[in-house]
Amino acid sequence: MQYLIQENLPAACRALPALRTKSPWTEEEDEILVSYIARHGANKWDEVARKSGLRRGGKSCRLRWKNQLHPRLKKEPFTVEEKDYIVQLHKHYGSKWSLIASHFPGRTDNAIKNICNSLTKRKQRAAGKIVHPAAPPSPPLLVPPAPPPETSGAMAWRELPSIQHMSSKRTTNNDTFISPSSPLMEDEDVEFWINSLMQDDQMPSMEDLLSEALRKPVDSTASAAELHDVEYWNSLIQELMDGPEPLGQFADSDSFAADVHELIPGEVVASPTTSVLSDQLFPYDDMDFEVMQQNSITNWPEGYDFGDGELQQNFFPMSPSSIVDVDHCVEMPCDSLWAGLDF
DNA sequence: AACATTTCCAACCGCCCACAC
DNA sequence: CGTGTGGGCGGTTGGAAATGT
Repeated sequence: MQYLIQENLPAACRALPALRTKSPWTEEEDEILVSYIARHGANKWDEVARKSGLRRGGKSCRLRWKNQLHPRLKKEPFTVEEKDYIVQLHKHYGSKWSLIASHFPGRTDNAIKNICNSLTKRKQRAAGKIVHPAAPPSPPLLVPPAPPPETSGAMAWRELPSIQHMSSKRTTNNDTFISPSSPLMEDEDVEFWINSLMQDDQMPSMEDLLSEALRKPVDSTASAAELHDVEYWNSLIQELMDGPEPLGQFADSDSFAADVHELIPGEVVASPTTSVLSDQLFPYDDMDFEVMQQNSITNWPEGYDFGDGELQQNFFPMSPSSIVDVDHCVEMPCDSLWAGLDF
């Protein structure tokens, strides 16, 4: 067999466009590679390339094994649930393909990237090729988006380190955190941000979910002000927690239930709206708290505690009156925290 | 049926980092 | 500390397959 092997060509030849042809792997090459790895293991890829007799570079061998030949690879087409979860994770992590792929055992970063790119392009075409200008990145999430039901990634994502910093939106001039209700964020940004969080799903309202869970209408006498009051929702959630039936039974949103189970001990379910709230309520992660601790900031926002060397998040009460600029170690008032949230 | 265009994804590139020496 | 090597990562590309005309 004769192949045009880029890796074996002099750099000057590789630079010639006419010679830069890709050569697909043949079955025979695959057999040689699999056989070699079975005998010698999958490491030292340059050695694999040299000693196996393959006229391929080490990198090429590694990629072929990792992306196509590894026995643990899932070859089935991506399910709708997987695709949805990929989109969620991409919104959360950005182009961290290997990180996203780690949520999908048996899937490769390359496959995830291809799927995501094609979904993105399809979405752009469907939207008439209109791309959101300067779309705000995801806010700092307390937890990654919950995996879809029946997805093996359900176990994987909990083991990942927190990288909320990567998605935290900070201004370029003063490095403060921006909440969606912050005056530093434009109204349309707030709307887009909330819509992004809500995604494209027909999510039931918190009111509906709670009502269903309680098997009774949410207090019809509640005023509009009360319906926007954290204490009101706290009392309802507390009622759920104290109720006669485990709330998980009522979940019609498994993914969100998983989110909430991370936040609240016990069998609790709430609506996606609470997810928006929780992002507002817990705009910090462990690393932020490390910085705050190192700088001797002890006046934690209400609802937070730092005990036993770990960030403790108290879900009740959940009404911080301030946010902290961890970069400058100053506490900032946050009167408008709830403004702009339409729930 | 034939050709053109679009979509998809395997394969590759170039950069980067960790580590050994 | 500088250098070389191995390997991982995200971005890009080539070409086969699918779809449209």
